[in-house]
Amino acid sequence: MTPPLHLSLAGQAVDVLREQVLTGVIPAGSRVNEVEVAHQLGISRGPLREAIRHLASEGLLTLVPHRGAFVPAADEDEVRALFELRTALECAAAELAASRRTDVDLVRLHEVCAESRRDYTAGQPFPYRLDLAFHRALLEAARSPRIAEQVWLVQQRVVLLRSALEDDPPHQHASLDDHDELVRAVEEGDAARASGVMRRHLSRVCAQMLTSLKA
Amino acid sequence: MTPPLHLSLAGQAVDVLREQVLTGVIPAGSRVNEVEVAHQLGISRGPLREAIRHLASEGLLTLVPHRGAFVPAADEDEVRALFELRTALECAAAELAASRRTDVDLVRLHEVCAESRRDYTAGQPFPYRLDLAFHRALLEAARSPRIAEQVWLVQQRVVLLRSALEDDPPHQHASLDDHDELVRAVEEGDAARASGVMRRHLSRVCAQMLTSLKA
DNA sequence: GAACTGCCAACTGTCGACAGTTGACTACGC
DNA sequence: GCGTAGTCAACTGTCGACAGTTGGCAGTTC
Repeated sequence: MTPPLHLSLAGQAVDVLREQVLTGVIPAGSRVNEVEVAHQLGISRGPLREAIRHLASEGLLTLVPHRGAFVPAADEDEVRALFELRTALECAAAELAASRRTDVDLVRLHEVCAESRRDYTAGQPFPYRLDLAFHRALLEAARSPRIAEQVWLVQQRVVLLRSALEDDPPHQHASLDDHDELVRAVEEGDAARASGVMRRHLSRVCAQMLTSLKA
Repeated sequence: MTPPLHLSLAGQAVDVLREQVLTGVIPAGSRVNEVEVAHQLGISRGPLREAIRHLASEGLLTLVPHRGAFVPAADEDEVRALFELRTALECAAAELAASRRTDVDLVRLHEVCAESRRDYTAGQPFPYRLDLAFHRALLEAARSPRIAEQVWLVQQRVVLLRSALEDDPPHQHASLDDHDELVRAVEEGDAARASGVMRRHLSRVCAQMLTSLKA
């Protein structure tokens, strides 16, 4: 659609900054100095400002007038509010997926589940990458571009919050089971059950993040 | 919270441009010329560009590299996708409102419903303003800031699409009934019914917009 | 007459510099 | 010693100008 969006300096700056924010290179709570970062990226303040505003609109930065852009710190209420939004979106996506999924979608979903379980039984730590891939595959099956867009933004914010946490993976087994059950519900076209499982799944993940947050 | 956000030229430009886009002063499909509009607002291109990018992030403008910003035209698929998102968000809000509403919220909801019905029975055309006020009051009762944020953005986009349509108000009676029933469900704390009524309500509004679109 | 090529004007993308504001540091008064 | 007013450096907000790209127009060729 818009293939060469990365040609503009602002677009490149968005990518670099997003990566730095999400991976914690720019730690939570710290400020983004325009002149410093601009010089560091070898660009002017103009494109950098655009990039900063763009990331702010995605919720990855918070703007304070005359003070600059900050990486939002993880906050208990924020986690709860964010997961309420995520639940609303992904439950709807699960319902839609149950009624719209094609055979290709099912193959993809089974693949991701199998790969996750393979890694898990092999003792590997069920990379977060595969969890994202699963939710992405489900979104694809839902075929609702606007919902997908928003889910992607919310997931990014969750990644940001998660980056501030030391990742403890005790709930991985339960998540794998949730994913499997979700795929079954979608396969059978049971929208209500798909939504219910998703809600339970996200509720568990949210609770786990909240306990991690307190530590 | 952030009272003097209107002091920055970019912030002012956002307000003015938003108004012009939503009211159709800048018609759908037309382009926004940076130098022209900047001169027209008496500001430089810098703040105006920020304003344009901001509105684009809200979905009120679409950016095309090296071509500029355009007011998105109403499209059938877009309406459907947007209402899928809106349904997901507002059904969740209705559920939350049913379990979190306070007496003050109920008073406010009843007020808005009464005012709407008063205007309607008086032969007045049930201003869109009151419809927005109702959905806003419901959102307030839901107490989920992130969901409220997104609903507000989606409603804005709906207003934009609606501005391109000649407003035919044949579904107003049904909408009033929907609102009343929604308030009853919220009052009784019946989350499932609140969600169901909201879904039916939005489905009807969406269908009405689609038929208006074809004309 | 149609298609192709080269040129041109208009506009967006980018840059460096100036002005206004913020928060902190210092010095003074009590 | 503590609170307060004044000062200052750093940073954001804003501006005008330059460079690169796009789409259209005129001229040319077949």
